[in-house]
Amino acid sequence: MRWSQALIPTLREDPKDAEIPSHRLLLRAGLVRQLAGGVYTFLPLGLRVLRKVEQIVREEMDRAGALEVQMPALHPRELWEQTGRATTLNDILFKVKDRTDRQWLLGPTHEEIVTTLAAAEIHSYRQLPKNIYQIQTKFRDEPRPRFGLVRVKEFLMKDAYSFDVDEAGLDRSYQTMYTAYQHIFSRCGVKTIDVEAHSGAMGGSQSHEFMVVSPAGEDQIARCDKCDYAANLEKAVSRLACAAPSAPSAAVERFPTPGVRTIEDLTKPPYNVAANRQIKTLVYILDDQLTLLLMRGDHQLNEAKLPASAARPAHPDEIKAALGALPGSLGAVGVTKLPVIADETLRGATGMVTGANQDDCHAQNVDVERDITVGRWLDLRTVQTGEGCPRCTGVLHVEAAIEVGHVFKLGTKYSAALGAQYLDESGAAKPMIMGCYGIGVSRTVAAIVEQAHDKDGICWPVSVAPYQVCLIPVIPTKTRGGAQPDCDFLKLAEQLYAELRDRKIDVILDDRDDSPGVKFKDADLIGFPVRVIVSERALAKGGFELKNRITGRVAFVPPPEALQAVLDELRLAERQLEIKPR
RNA sequence: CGGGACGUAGCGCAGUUUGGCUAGCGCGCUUGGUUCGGGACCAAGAGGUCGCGGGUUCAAAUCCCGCCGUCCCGACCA
Repeated sequence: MRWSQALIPTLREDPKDAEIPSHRLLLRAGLVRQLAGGVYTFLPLGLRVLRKVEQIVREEMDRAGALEVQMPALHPRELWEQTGRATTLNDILFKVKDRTDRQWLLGPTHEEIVTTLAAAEIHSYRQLPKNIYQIQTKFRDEPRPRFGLVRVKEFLMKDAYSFDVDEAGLDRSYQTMYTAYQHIFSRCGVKTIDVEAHSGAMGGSQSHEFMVVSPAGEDQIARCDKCDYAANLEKAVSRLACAAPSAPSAAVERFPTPGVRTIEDLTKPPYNVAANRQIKTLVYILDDQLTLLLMRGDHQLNEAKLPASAARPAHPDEIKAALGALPGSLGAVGVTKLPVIADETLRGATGMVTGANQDDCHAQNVDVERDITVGRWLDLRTVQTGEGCPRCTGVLHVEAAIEVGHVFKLGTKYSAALGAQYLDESGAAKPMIMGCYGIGVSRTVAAIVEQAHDKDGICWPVSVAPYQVCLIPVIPTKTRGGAQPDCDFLKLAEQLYAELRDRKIDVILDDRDDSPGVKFKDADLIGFPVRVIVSERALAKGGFELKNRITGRVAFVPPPEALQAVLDELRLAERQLEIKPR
């Protein structure tokens, strides 16, 4: 490509509305433009990156034996009613009507469609297993699109669905996808962490997410600094010592605490009760049942761990009616009519302080097992940085991350609802066992930039760079203004350009009539992995100037060796970013 | 959906508090000339329903009311 013929609208200044690096740089480097909140155009450069990621995904899916199809983006609403998701996903569904007022949806995901396909086309165990995938635009009416390409209303996604005869088959399909995902992200030059993920309200059996650590992430993950334990914070558990056994306290005793409403208040004089000596009493409605939840004062509840399909905090009036006090003075001592669930770390705790169910009053000398009727002991905590790894002696760290991939064991939820059955060897009809596997292709592009940039711009991995090589001739005065470039080194630049193209290297020749500074800045901003400067000055120093965008390494090579040197540099750049799958 | 900020030329901004504007500045763009290794310089020029609608006023970018859009925090996130 000749730059003068391209459409690469780089911006000199940071766009006002872009805060995170990927958003800012994708706009500035001229890869994308925003049309509306959460809706973007991919310009030629951005589309090249998107297509490269897409192609890597396609190759690895094909290699894993998955079969590519293209399903419609327009879905009949009735299909979604059959699985109940027209209601449960109502808020994110884009609804459209045709001329006869028939209702359609723009697909946010394709379980309903692919299962309908399987139900119609797969009838025998002999046809299984099958894995069907597509790379397609998804539509979700996100309540709050944000962070550039990270959370949008319309995005490119690879979604695959496996169909197996039994759980063992599902395990194999799941593992195959897991491995394929590691290859995909490795080839994209992006470092991902695979974490255990929350299975969700539908109770799927197993789920992993592929995460890119980034401050711009919307998820939080906990990671061990010693072993490979890593989990989404929704799912993460930690090893925390329970209270050391100690002698029983004296009898429970009330004491006045006027104005005290928080754990923090009680830690201050005159009370001086450390947060980990306090019991935090939360009141939740779990599946319509008012329930007390007990946590240590220095711990946070993780709602995803609650043993209920529907959970919400109780309203103050509900609490007052049940316990006779308002939040700030609640406790479970003597409560027997309501279910009490306590976090594991409270087991055996003695000499604790908690609310007395009387405003402005607390109770001390509370021995949890002696004084509180605990119905269930569960892990309810949100893991915090510094807590122990559940698997080894390491320490957990909590970090923000972007979810770029998700593998999920579905089971028979959709196959049962939509009649996707097969006949087994004995002629019995059974629902197919399904798994689903998603990769946010456009989100991956953003995640790569989040991970690969510096103060000057993007540092694309070779495998997904819009162009791998940027060739910059520094044009001497006498040839500017339309005159034919006829000096020797410009012919050499043209020759290298042709040779690289012959080798199928993606190369862009910056033939713009601009000053060198402009070209250098743009090349750094866009982040081509290898830059080659052809100029009189470089030739005087020994040849063409090769510069590696990531390492900054510069070399001067004689023109006859330039082609090989560029190829070597690319290979080197590729190896630097290579991430070996575990 | 709650809270906050913003909306003025293609981009980034000033002007709004205290109404007087025939709306400025930088970058970019056009033309001519000079320049050429890290976003050059000089000169001339084009480009704006001041987000939209209504109101107050002799007079509104500026004050008032309503709406829309965008971003940030939160809620939400198969």
